Amino acid sequence: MPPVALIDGNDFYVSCERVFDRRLAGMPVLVLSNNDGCAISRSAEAKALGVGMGEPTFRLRPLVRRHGIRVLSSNYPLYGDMSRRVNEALAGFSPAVEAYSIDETFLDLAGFDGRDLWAYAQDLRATVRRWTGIPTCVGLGPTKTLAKLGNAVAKKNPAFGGVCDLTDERVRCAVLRALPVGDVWGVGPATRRKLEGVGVTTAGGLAALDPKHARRLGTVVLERVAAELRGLACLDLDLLPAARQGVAVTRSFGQPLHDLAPVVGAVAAFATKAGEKLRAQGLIAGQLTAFLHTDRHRQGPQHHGSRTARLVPMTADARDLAAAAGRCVEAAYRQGFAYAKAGVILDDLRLAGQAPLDLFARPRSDALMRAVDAINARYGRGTVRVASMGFGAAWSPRAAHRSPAYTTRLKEVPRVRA
DNA sequence: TCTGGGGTCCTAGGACCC
DNA sequence: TCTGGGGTCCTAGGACCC
Repeated sequence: MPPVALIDGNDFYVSCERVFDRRLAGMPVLVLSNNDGCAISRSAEAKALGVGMGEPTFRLRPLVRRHGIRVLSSNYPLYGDMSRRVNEALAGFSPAVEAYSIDETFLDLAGFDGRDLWAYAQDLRATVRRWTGIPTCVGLGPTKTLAKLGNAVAKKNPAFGGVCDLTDERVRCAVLRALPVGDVWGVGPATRRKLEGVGVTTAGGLAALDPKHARRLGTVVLERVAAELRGLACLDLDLLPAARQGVAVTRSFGQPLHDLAPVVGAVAAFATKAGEKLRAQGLIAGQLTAFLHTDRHRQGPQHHGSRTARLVPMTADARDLAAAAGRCVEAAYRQGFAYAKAGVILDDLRLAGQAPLDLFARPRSDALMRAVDAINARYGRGTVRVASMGFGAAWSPRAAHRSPAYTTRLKEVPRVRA
């Protein structure tokens, strides 16, 4: 099997922030989720203080105060742009690259078998660090699952020096024996419980499991995971990003909403945003789902409502999407609940030129939306908007600690004094 | 007495991922 | 006061067809 590498940015969001704010170096730092709800990226110093992944912000408050932890709202334009730069640096190391997530990239190292993989991986880490300022770890293995696992080991255990090579079978066996089965890529809490129920508690145990047994316990997915752990590649590198299947815009509200009107305003805004994503990729949608629900963490009556509508003809027009989302959410809404979150999901996507023809419906001209997108790109999102969005923002999320758009907005580019 | 069987398509829901 | 958001894949089961 030709080796595969997985490169992963350490504490990626925190590292992005540190590149542009030197005061964060060596400090405990947290990046919060949307709505400042919980911790989603933690520096090593913050982890050492006991900050858990996904821990709610309100519970962290005493710890933050006691230790002077720096807290930041998430800044996705910055992280997306840094991710692009990391992948630019990696492109020089292999012609076959899969950008798997915002902070992880797989590299195909076919034809590199004779080389010193460890030295190559260290060179790669140094280059990414020099070009972007982002620290990384590298996992190497004969399959994606093993590369992923090597990466996790390298990250958890500093003795590896940032690179863990599982192409060697003896090293692999030792590592798998020591690793809890729940740490394997593709084994979530539900599958972990099932595996533990039949006495499989380590990655090595899963690798040794009979394929039929694995399939019965999980699905074909678990069977593949077990095969990959044995070094048998079942997952190819996806060199071209797959066509998108759906677009979703969902948000928790900054405060609970009881009345219908602000909820309609919120989903109109979400539908508008979803339409922008669609148009940016030249797509149209054939189906829209809008949902709303109460806060499951709180006492009191709970309600989860959702409606789906066909979009005929298929569309990416903000007016059509906002109208359909409004109708769906009006039908799903019930009086007397404190709604905490809503969302709009678009499915059945096609390229705009490939819509099925409809004998009776005349598709909208897209000139208006092009003009709206151009105005909003120049003067800011929401300069031109669908009226049902309104101008209040009872639902707008919290983001109290947002850093500047250092790399994507001219006004916010950092200044360097000579 | 006995009441087919195989195939496709669609959807909802579960599980997992970052 | 206060617990994210955006995806993918798989399966079961129903509807429908001949």
